[in-house]
Amino acid sequence: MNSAITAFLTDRPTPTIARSLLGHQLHFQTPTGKLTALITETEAYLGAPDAGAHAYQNHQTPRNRALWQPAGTIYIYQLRAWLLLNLVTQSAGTPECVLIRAVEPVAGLKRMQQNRAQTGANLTNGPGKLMQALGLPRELNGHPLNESALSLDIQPSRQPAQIVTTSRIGIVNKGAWTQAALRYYVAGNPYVSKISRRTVDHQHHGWLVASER
DNA sequence: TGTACGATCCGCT
DNA sequence: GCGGATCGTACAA
Repeated sequence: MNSAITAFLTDRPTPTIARSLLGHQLHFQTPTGKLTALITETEAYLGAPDAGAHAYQNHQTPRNRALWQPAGTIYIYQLRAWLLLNLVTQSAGTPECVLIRAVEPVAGLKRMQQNRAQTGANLTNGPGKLMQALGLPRELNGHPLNESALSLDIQPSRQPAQIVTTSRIGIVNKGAWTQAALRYYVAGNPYVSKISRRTVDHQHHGWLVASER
């Protein structure tokens, strides 16, 4: 992993990192081609104090071991029948991470449709969906970003016109941590989980366009 | 738009 | 056993 990625994933608080990941591209290199997608929705998980996090109270298990590794380590775990993708942030020993909750397809759309047997926003508008669309194997767990088949662009490809901040999805009965505003998504982007169709910006998908800069 | 249910692995009781 | 950072299908309203 190069030092620029390490700096990007350590030099600010994890909520800020989660927010700033919107508009960055993920690439998955496969033997038969590259799949590329823009990050549209993220959630921050803040380690030991965070009652909604797997690393709450520094509780370490075989499953969540990757969280204690350095920034840029890939943390993949299974929930029910699905895999979920997280990027570890902060230095080794600080078990914080960002959950990638949704992405917008950029390249390899046909492959994603084959992987998912779905079309449209349903392709990647959820954490389990995007993993299936990209076809990321669970074996990436514990491996470093950008030294494996999965890489993250250090520079953003698009800039959100507006970012919405809400509480995290699926964190129930965790007191203040249930309410904590740690979920971020691109307003108007169709590839975001649990949004109503009426709020979708069909023209620009919520990204800034050149004429607006 | 909503509720119900099953898929199916890991960690806890 | 049971529930979880989820999702697709079935069915109701």
